[in-house]
Amino acid sequence: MGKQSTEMLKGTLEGIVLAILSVCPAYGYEITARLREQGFSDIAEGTVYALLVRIEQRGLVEVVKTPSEKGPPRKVYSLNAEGREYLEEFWRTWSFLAERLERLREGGD
Amino acid sequence: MGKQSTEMLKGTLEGIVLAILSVCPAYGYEITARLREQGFSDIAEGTVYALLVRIEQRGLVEVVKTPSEKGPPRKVYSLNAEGREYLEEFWRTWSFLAERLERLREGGD
DNA sequence: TACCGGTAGTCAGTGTCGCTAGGTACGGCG
DNA sequence: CGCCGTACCTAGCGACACTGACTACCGGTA
Repeated sequence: MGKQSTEMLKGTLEGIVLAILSVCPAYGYEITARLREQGFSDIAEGTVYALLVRIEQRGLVEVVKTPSEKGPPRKVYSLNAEGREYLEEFWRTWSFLAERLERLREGGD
Repeated sequence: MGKQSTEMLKGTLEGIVLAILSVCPAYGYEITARLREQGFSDIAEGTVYALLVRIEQRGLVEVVKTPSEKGPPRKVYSLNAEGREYLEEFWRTWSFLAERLERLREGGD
């Protein structure tokens, strides 16, 4: 995708990652891989790690360091109560936006 | 809405304005008003004007200055061919994103 | 006349976000 | 030893929406 998607991801990627974490805890490398599987093929690794740092500092996730057999220790992130609440708020905001846009698309044909 | 929407609007607001212009030409003040009508109540005026400057510089719109009975002259924007193409690309990108997110939401319950 | 509110556009500065392009560190395999 | 895969981190960049101003024009009212 072009640079339109880059801008569109702003604010959305955060919700996407939180949604992934709401299913089950995961670590950065894993999340990146999962994003690629789900079609977000061109999301940079650095972007994900920076995002994880952010949501950790905001207190939306808990972090547990666990050793890995291959490579350095993993930082496993899991949603806490605040994170879950934030995720719900995200879905509300997303729904609002998606609804308006759907209406606009219908009207604009 | 909170600041989640601020970030989510990045890249999206541009498409929204282009979609509005695809229906019929309009000027900045009018576009702002129409946005408010459609539920985007807290979009700053300055934001819209800055956006219009941007899409004009990218050659997505034509501009005609027309006098107004009340107040300074209006700058009326209308989509050109490039703008229409860009708008279609926007809808494609949006569809992609919306689809992935819908899938995520279903899976995350 | 003087002032205010609505119309219409502009601008500098700010913060956030995703991307680029590197780097560090650990293990196993040829 | 060198290389690849795993796993994480960082500084600097560009784009974008927001804030908080400001200019300018007109009509109505005190």
